[in-house]
Amino acid sequence: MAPPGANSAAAPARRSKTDVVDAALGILATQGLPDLTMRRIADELGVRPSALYWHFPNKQTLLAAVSERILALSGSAPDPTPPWREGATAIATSLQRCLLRYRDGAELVSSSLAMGLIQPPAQRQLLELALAHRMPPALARVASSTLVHFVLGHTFHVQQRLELARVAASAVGAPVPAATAPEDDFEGGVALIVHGAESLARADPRP
Amino acid sequence: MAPPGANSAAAPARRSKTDVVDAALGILATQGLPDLTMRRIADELGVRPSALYWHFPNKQTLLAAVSERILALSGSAPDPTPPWREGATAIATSLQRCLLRYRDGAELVSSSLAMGLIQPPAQRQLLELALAHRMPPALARVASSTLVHFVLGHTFHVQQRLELARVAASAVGAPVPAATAPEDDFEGGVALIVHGAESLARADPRP
DNA sequence: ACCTGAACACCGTTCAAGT
DNA sequence: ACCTGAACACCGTTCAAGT
Repeated sequence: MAPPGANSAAAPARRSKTDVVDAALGILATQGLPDLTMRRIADELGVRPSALYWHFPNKQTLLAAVSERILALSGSAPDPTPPWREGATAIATSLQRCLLRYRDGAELVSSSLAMGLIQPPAQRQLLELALAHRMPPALARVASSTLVHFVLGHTFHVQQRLELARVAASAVGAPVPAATAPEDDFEGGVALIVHGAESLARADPRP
Repeated sequence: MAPPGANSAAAPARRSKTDVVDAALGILATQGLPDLTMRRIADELGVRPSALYWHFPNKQTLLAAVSERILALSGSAPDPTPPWREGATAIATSLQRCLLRYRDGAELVSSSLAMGLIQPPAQRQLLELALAHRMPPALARVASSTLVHFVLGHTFHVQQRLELARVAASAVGAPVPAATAPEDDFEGGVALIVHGAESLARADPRP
């Protein structure tokens, strides 16, 4: 009766990798990274923890899949090629927005990246942009990776303060600060790195 | 008979906070951060895990004490005030050397820092150096924190690759790569940030 | 193909009680 | 002041077995 892919009432529901990642993202958004355990993901899916190991070999690769979904909306460089300064800033900002969309997003992505389970986000776009502006390749590489690490590190820091504020607020019974204030030195740090690369490139132009 | 502070043969040995941190550093150096558990530290000291909670309220503060010891040798700015470029580079390099002295040093320090349990290392020295060179305060702040985060992030990355190489090597039975190669873009990244700050300061000099 | 059931080998932490 | 003993409430992971 039921067409393939639809669940009849009799057959038990079956989960796909996508469903598992969805459940994990839901827990991440509402509970945060410390509560993102295999057992809670299983609960959310109405399944036993061991079932998850049919979909993923271990927790690390599951979290890497979650990281990739968080980064999926990271904007690519627009066409036609924008100026270095504007383009690099836009890429950095877009990356930060992705990370801020989920609680502890930067920490999660950083650790997946550190374990070599995902590619450095936005780095390819930055590299291409830099090379399009005839930046020396070695400098382009350094500038891209420095910028990406700055965004990750800074956003991690911002989100960690947000978590601390959260526990402090909940201890007093106060409402949690919902939105992330633009805060502070994000723009300054990005500008520093972008400008530094530009200036060094001028001092040592490509033949 | 025994003078105060010495252990007679009859009285059981007693541990100080310092002893606990020493034991933790030993485990960190030989086993790495994932094996730095309360139970293993207790074993190392010949004590039950619960005993550690007399010295420290929880694991996080114990690890923060370990972080502070790792950073204790971080060099301060020499006298007389060196040029910005050389001074900032020296501070960054000295910080990196401290972090590299213990396995997973950068990760440990980063997480203590993220939880707000230690002060950002080397930041005060960098700030003072920048201000001594009449850099605008806002720029000096951004430059200092960007540089510190770069060193932490980069060293974290280097050490993580070292750990991955370690497991790969031990899986094959090969000897582990003992020393850390200077590797790669550390100098480049530091130069980029230091130069960027210098260049921006020239463009917007302090009155 | 997808999941259960049951177990294994761990964690951090608390707390009354000992000396 | 410093530590033991025993417990509590968790973890990630494995693996035979079910459907």
